[in-house]
Amino acid sequence: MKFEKIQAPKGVREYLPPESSAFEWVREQLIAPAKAAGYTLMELPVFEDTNLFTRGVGESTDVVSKEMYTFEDRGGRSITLRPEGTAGVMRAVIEANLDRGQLPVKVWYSGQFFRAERPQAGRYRQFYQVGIEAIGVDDPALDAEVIAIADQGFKNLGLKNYRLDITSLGDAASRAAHRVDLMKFIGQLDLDEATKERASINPLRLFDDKRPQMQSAMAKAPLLLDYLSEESRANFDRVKEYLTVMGIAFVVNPRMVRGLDYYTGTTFEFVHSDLGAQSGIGGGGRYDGLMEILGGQTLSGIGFGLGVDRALLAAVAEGTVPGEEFSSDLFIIPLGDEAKSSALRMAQELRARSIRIEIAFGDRALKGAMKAADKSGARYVIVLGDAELAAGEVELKRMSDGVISSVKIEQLKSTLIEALSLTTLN
RNA sequence: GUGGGCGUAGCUCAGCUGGUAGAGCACUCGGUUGUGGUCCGAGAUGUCGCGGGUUCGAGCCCCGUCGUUCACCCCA
Repeated sequence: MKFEKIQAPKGVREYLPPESSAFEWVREQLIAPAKAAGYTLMELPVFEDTNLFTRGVGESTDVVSKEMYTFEDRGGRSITLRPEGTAGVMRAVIEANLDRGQLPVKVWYSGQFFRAERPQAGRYRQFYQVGIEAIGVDDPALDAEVIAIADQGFKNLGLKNYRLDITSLGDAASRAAHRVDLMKFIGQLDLDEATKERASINPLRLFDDKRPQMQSAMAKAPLLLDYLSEESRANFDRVKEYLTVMGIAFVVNPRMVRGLDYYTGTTFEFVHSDLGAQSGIGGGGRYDGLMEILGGQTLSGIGFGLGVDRALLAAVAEGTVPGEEFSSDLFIIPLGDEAKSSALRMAQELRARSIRIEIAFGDRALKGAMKAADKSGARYVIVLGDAELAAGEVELKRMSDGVISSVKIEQLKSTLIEALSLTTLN
């Protein structure tokens, strides 16, 4: 009887050994600056009420209109696998009344997100992001700090070939004024139906079209940045000033468009140059109306999401991923059942002292077991057989140079602790 | 959703104008009665993605299908 193999669903990216350690490293580096800045963990569900996204992210967005994994649960409720992180954070903050305390609420999150798109380099149906949100304070200094935290994450990875684009979407009045002129401009263009449709939903989207004819058509389009109210402009100037003070390089990109509807004011995006078509490694911005739309207070917020998968691709492209570091301190090769029992007991005792132990399993030939010990990168090896158990003494082999020394079993722990701390000091 | 490339051993791939499958690495065992890395020897492993067609004969050609990959739309 031969069963068919089952494959992973289309478009998922898995991280298996040895690459998984690099993934873990990237995720830790990306989020470390947020932890250092006082952000605390929020662990959220990966599925939510569908309305959270249609209302929060916006029905006009591609994400909501054609990329959501939506299904009905057994109680007939419409459920959606989260396509982004901010809406879920807002929902939880409102639900738990976290916004009634000290502001800003500062949280970070990490996990997988889902979009039903056609996969390609750097774009997967399940992808990983780390992100932060700072809710309840509208201050350009906070905007600058949030951007700085994201930037520091990429710097932690050793990345150099990336650029930070920033712009401001201004306040509602600024956007309204600009929209009138932009619509007028777009009305003069000769557009295909699909593009006209997109323009009517959100004219700003046309700035993001990669097709060359569209790029040149939009070259003379009125820019939102030129329509900012005095207050918005002053606010944006402060953000730029603070970034400069922090030594963070940025480019003002008035044509930058974000894909989600809730953004207002300061928005930003990190773009890496070695990744092919999907080059955005992170982005975010301020969202003034989101909390209210989701039934909460009228509070502003700002946050970002960083793509862990893409950041890893970038780190690999730039060659900054550190080598595998794990190696056990002691590798025990037991010969026979009685020896296995002793090996397990020794391992138990030594691990309690944070000594890293691996055991050779499976009754393989000694040569093979030694080979496995070598591959594992173990610093020391002992062979445990009847002779050793009878004598109460083992031969401790130092793998770096092959030197063997006799050690009484009862002294193994202290001997190892001493030997390991000495090598660490070297 | 649209378009192009690619599916051969665990991995990376080779396979001439069609003649019934190979390399390197990895793996196992041995050279060393119980001590790794180098070296030497031996060995195991494939429905050539799947289905159909053309042919005396298909890994190679044709059609379909699935998977994968890159790009478009869009995005992390």
